[in-house]
This record gives sequence, C-alpha cells and structure tokens, in this order.
Amino acid sequence: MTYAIGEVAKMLNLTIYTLRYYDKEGLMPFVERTPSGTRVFKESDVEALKIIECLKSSGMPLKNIRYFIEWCSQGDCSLQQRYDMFIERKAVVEAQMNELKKTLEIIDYKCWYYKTALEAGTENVHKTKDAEDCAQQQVHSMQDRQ
Amino acid sequence: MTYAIGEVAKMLNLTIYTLRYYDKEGLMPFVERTPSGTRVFKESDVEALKIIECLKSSGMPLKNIRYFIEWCSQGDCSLQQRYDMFIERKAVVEAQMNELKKTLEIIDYKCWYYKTALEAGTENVHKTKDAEDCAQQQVHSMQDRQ
DNA sequence: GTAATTCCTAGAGGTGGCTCGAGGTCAATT
DNA sequence: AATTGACCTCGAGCCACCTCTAGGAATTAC
Repeated sequence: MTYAIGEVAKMLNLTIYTLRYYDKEGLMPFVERTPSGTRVFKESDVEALKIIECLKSSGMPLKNIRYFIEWCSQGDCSLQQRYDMFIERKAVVEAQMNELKKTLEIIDYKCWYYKTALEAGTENVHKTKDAEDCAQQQVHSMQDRQ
Repeated sequence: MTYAIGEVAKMLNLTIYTLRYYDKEGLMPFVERTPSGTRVFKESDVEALKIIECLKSSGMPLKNIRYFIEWCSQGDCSLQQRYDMFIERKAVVEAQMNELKKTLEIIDYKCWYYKTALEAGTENVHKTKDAEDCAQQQVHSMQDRQ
C-alpha cells in the first residue's frame, strides 16, 4: 500500500506544503517518485514521518532531525549515535515536562487568584493581604476542590 | 529595591536585547525610567516579568501577552477576561503535557529499540521480527527495568 | 580627568518553520 | 478534445522572536 502526498498530509495532520518543505530540507530522502516526479509514500515512509513528528514535538530543530535521518541511512555504524540522541531527547522532554509542571502551578495559582477576585468584585482583595496570607488561602482553596 | 536591565536579565535568564525587545513590543509599560532614560525595574516589575515568562512557556505568543498586560492596567473591569485567559492557558498546558507524554513513550520505545540493537550489534535484530514480537519484547524489557 | 562599563535608541539582520503563488505536468472524467 | 484536480518546482513572502550594530550618553573606578 502506498500513499500520495495529500493522503499523507491528512494522515499526519500536516499541509502538503509542510511535507514538501521537509523533503526540500532533506528529511525525507527515502520517499520515491513515479517517472513523472510524483512522490510515492510507502507505509515505512509514513512511519518515519511519525518519528520525525515525534522528534519535532520533542523540540528538536529540523536541521538536527536531518542528521538523524542521515544516520539512519548509514546503517549499523551509527547505532550508538542514534541511541545517544534518543537518550538525550528523553532528558530534554523530561525537562520540558518539569518546566510545564511549574508553569501549570503558576497558572493554577492565577486561576485561583482571579476566581477569588471575581467573587469579591475587585482585585484589591489580594492587594490588602500579604503574600503569605495568599499562599495560605490558596492551599485551603486547593484542598476544598479535592 | 530596584534593578537595572542587566540585573533583571541575569535574574530571569534573558538577554538585555530580549528585555528591550519586550519593552518595544509593549509588554512592559509599567517599567519607569530615570530622567536620563535608563529603565528602573521595581520588585513588582520583576514579578510581572515572571508571569510573562510563565505565559510564554505556556506557548502564548507575545502579541497576546500584550493584551493581557493591557487588561491588567485597566483594572477590575477586565477581571473576567483575565480569569478566562488563565483557564484557557491551563487547558493548553495540560494538552501540551499529554502530547509530551505520548512523545516520551515513543522516545522510550526508541531507546529500547537502539539499546537492544546495540547489544545485538545490528538493527536487523528488529527487522527480522514482526511488530507484535517487538511490542512483546518491549513490555518485558520495561518490566525488567522496574 | 580619563577609561571602562553600562545604559540608551533606531533600525538592520538573522533563524526557524512554514506558506503560498505562478506556471507547468499528468491522469482521469465528461 | 477539453476540463478537472492532484501533483510538481522554484522562489518569494511571512510571522515570531530575537540579536546585533552603530552611535551616543551617563555613571563608576582609578
């Protein structure tokens, strides 16, 4: 089973432009063509594109993804590099998750802050209390929600 | 206690260029100046910048962060908008965390894939088995690690 | 008092990642 | 035979987000 670029775009939720751009950037050297030049995507090509999407959403720039793709076509001699790369990606993604967790904590605090301000009708409800008071109140509000 | 732009840059791990750029983009209308034009950051300005950083790392574009800053200077009439914005941010960040979790699962699989390939000396160890075999093996390898 | 450091503005330049328009090919349908 | 629609290339344009340079002013250290 093979796919045309439009089908692949739909499957991966990308535009045709993006796929062609990736090809131009050397991310899809494996995709074959018909004699007239139309790209023909194999099942394995779609799988490779999913890995590319995975690396992309791990925050890896396209340039570096291209190096990985090059390693892949070099065979077993690049296994160590590829392993190291995924280990590094793992660390990066875990760091990102920790960052997001911190971000979420601040956002949760702000949700509480504005919720109580709305209830009071004014933000002054917070400005008149000191920071420790606020933290206290937040803890209680958090517990109430459980 | 007040700070100069260079101190704030160090505190927030940003460059002076970035801070000035944010100012140019209307993200810091609250920062005052000395008669000679030098920016003077108050403690509360640094706190506001931390919220800006929080919104930024939640994936919010600077343009939208500016709207939030404008709302802040409009007082209590914009409380609802600000609350809604943080509720929306919460959803966005939670979605991002779910995305990252999926990404991490694929990366974990790939770490296992390359680890076993390295042990075998060749990637063929995976190519000769079918996908279900691989999944099985992965599950075992995962359990071994616990 | 002069040298070093830090600040300022305006505006140009750069990177990453697309996004699109023009002009053309090809295969299938009417 | 003509139309439709999906494909192609090339190159320009665009958006977000900085990043830096030039030219200048103010402050601090010796």
